[in-house]
Amino acid sequence: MNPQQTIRLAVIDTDSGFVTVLSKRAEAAGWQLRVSAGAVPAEELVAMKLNALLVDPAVLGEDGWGYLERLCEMLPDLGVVVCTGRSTVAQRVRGLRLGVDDWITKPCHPEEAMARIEAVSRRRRRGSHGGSEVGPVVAGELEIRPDQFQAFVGGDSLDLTRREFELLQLLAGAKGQVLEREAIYQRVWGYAMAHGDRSVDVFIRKLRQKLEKRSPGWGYIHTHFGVGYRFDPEPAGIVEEELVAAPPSAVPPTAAPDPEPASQVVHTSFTAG
Amino acid sequence: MNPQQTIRLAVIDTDSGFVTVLSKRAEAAGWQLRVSAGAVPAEELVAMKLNALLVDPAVLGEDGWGYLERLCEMLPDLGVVVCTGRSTVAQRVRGLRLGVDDWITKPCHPEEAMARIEAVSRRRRRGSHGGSEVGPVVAGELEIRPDQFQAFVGGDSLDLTRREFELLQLLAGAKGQVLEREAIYQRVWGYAMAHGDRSVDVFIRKLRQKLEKRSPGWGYIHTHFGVGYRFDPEPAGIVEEELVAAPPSAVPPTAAPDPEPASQVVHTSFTAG
DNA sequence: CTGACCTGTGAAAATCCTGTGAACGCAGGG
DNA sequence: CCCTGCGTTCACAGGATTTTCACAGGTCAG
Repeated sequence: MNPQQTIRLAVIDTDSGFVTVLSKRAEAAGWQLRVSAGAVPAEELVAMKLNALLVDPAVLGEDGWGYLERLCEMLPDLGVVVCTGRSTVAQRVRGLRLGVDDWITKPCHPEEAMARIEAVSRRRRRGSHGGSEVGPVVAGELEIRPDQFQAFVGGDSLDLTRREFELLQLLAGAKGQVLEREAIYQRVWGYAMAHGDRSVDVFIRKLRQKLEKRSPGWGYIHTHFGVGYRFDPEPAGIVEEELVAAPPSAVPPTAAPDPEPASQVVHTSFTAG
Repeated sequence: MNPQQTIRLAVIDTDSGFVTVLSKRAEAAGWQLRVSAGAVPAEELVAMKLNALLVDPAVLGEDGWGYLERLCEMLPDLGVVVCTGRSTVAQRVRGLRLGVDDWITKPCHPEEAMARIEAVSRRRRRGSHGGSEVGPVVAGELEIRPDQFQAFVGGDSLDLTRREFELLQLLAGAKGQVLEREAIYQRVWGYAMAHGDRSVDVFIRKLRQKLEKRSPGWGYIHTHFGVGYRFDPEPAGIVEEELVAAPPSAVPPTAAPDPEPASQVVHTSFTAG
């Protein structure tokens, strides 16, 4: 039932025989891949928007461990599979604890390598941005159109830039939930937020400005001090009565994701497990 | 501040030697685990709220594949690791494509098995973005919502700050248990408490104030002189029965951390122990 | 009953966090 | 090559939150 979304894989290895065979199969399977013979700067990998990385640490040189560690920390959503020759239990354990997701030993059947890469990539597409069949979402006076990468109020565009739109979409898709900055950054920018980065705040401000401009009298984005932000459209005027009384539906067990009437957010279910 | 959430693992295997060694190490690492010698009904696994499952398909009998497939489909958030004797590439590929996350071959070093289990659990957590799948917790009149970083009483927010919320969450999560200051500080602040630090006391006071304000007539946080604090919702009215009868016994026994799963108010009987 | 310890309080002092305005660097278009 | 739009980084100001203190009131062992 999972139409196995196309996988974007990077391979860092010099074993031409293995790489050739694997490439052939991967391409036949519709994967997009890029092969490199040596360590690739993390930023470059970020830009590639990969699902997975297959790497032989033997070609990483001296600071292979450090490289892997930085990579895993920076791209928590990247599936990392190590595929190398002989290795000790200690090395494998170290790698796995560093953040590597799977460790296979050569020689290995390319089909198995692919299956393992699929396995580590599979995880990621459960809860998050399936991109998927999102129809227009309405929130307050706002209409978010994923197909146009734009939001409107009464037909007027907010003139959001790409990042602004992605941020808004993310927030709106989690309506009512408080999202932490790190989580927001991770999902919108695609990699881990550096300590002290204020980008999220700045974009929130831009969003608020544009929202206020087209839809004055409404509050959309709420700040949760020390935590992050929450999207919840509220017509202004309310003094401070039940500001926080509405969002939480009093339903105890399985929180109803949509207390709001006119909303058909298609957000994936994140109800209690 | 997510160092390493404790892992809840189920093992389905009959290889007593392997299981024994693994159990010992896992317990030493603070994992919670349950061992079974045969297939366990999926519903039961669901109820265990596992992070991961280690299984040898050899003990599953005829419909092993079907069992695994149903399991993976039913619990997409569960990390599944197969650990078995000889296997063909085709079998491994089939398993991995079915939904298994990792496949190791016996004999294997228990440390590596653990590292791989950690790896799949880690990925698991990431996949369900933001984690916090934890449903709201109810205690007394109180409703604690991890997804909002906030607690409510009848829909009204307590306006807890982040620290206050974390403290409350910790206490409520250990309902009935007396927690020492050092332990509380360590877990909420993330590092060791300096000698003479009164922060915990101060935050307990703030919590009590906010709790009293929204839920008067209830006692939630109890002081244990010379020890620490204990969370236990109690409707007022009780005079002074056995309020402080527990101190000597309550600390060490970790016997039944959660006697009541979905209980609301359970006029506790903590002294019995 | 008394002294040594603990815990509850209130408030000041120290920190941390977020909102903002503006400068910078980059890349694409004219 | 210059201009313009966009994303990133800084520094600062105003608040909110945490820590720290000094005291008062309670508790426990002798």
